Amino acid sequence: MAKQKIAAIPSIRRLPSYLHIIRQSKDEGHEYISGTVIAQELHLEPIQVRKDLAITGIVGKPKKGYPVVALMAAIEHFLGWDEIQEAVLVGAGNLGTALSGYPEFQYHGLNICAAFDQDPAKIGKMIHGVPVFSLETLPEQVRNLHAHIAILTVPSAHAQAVTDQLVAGGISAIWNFTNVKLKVPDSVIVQKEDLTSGYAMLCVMMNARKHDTE
Amino acid sequence: MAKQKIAAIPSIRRLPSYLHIIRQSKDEGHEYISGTVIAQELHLEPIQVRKDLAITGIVGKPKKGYPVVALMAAIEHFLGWDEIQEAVLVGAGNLGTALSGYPEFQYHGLNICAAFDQDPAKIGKMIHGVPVFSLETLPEQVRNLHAHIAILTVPSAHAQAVTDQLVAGGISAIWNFTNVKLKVPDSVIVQKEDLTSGYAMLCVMMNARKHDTE
DNA sequence: GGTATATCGTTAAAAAAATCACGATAAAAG
DNA sequence: CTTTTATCGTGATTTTTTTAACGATATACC
Repeated sequence: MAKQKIAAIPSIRRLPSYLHIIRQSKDEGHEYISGTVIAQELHLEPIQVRKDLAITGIVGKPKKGYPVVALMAAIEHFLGWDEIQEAVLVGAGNLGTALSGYPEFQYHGLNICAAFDQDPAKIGKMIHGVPVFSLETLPEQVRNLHAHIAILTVPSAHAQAVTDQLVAGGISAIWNFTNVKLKVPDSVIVQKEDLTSGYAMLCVMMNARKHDTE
Repeated sequence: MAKQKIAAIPSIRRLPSYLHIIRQSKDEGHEYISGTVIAQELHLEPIQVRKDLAITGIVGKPKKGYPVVALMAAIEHFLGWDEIQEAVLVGAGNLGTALSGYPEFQYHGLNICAAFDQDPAKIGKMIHGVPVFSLETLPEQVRNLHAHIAILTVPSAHAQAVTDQLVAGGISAIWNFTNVKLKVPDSVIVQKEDLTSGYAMLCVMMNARKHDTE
């Protein structure tokens, strides 16, 4: 592999969208894909795509582009998506159910092996093939299942309490879909997903457009 | 209002999280909140918070901070969240249902006035108080309801077809939760929400941590 | 009333990210 | 075989974003 560059955060965030395009290209039978084509597809600059892909260590060929199979492997390896990660879903509401059934996760090495909920009506059932357990068993199950990732989709009011249980169970990382800033030890990684920030962008763009045309 | 600065994209994306903290502070009975306090709460730098808030035109007081009521109003006005926006939800699956029941949207001026789905079992029912209609009526209903925003949560395979219907109905903006890059006229704004990019960040952070401790 | 202090807000500097310029190169075309 | 061409990849440049430095000021305390 070529030398590993230090990775810029915005670059990392773009890699999954590249991967998606590249997979499509492969499925269409292409053997190579150029940065130019990826850029056109996503309305980005070719140079940005090339720079971003460089962090994975991939090397392209002049005039042809990148070999799709190797490129996919390079991105997946860089992201750690070439190894299975066991995850638990905490909160089997609508959002949790949606995530558990999200088909693309299988390409990302994410295996949701158990779900947890407060609702007795859900406990013992399956959602998208994932068994739902009582929240009371959370810490011991996290330990037994060797789950390193927790996907947190409980109501905000319970977020911190559930987090404490996850930490007690030895979780490594929490993908946080609540709007609560979780308090965790330094050893635990938290990635907060904030849908309202995207909505804010949408609103500002709409306002800008409105003022332009006025 | 003080002079409006040009807004940096990352700043806009942080505003909703500030708003959340500020609302909490108000509910606790505080009259003022300082940039320092907001920064501590979110693990940011105070100077960054002050710079971000400046784009809304708010002016703070030395030693006290910003008046919470005025600050909330300034952020909400900057984002256009002080006016009701009618929106339609297209795709009443688990994700769509989760979004339609998201309580925070009411603070953001977002009113989901109708949902659309293919499934005859859902049509005619209500989800979180929102009536579900057949997709066939989409363009005319968008027009009749004066909905400017569409929240797109259909399966990827149908995303472009549905988008064409929305455009035919005269939609202004699409909040796109599918992983499809939509083709729309220049006049239509698209905000793409990509959950996998946050997951990519989580994975890279986990890998970095692993290599550090090895 | 005078002094100490926390915070703001501006201007400047630094860091990060995006973009440009361009030489190198392998494939395709003539 | 030679020329043309599309693309890569590096180093330089520009733009954007973050952070620092610091004077100004209203409040709180003595």
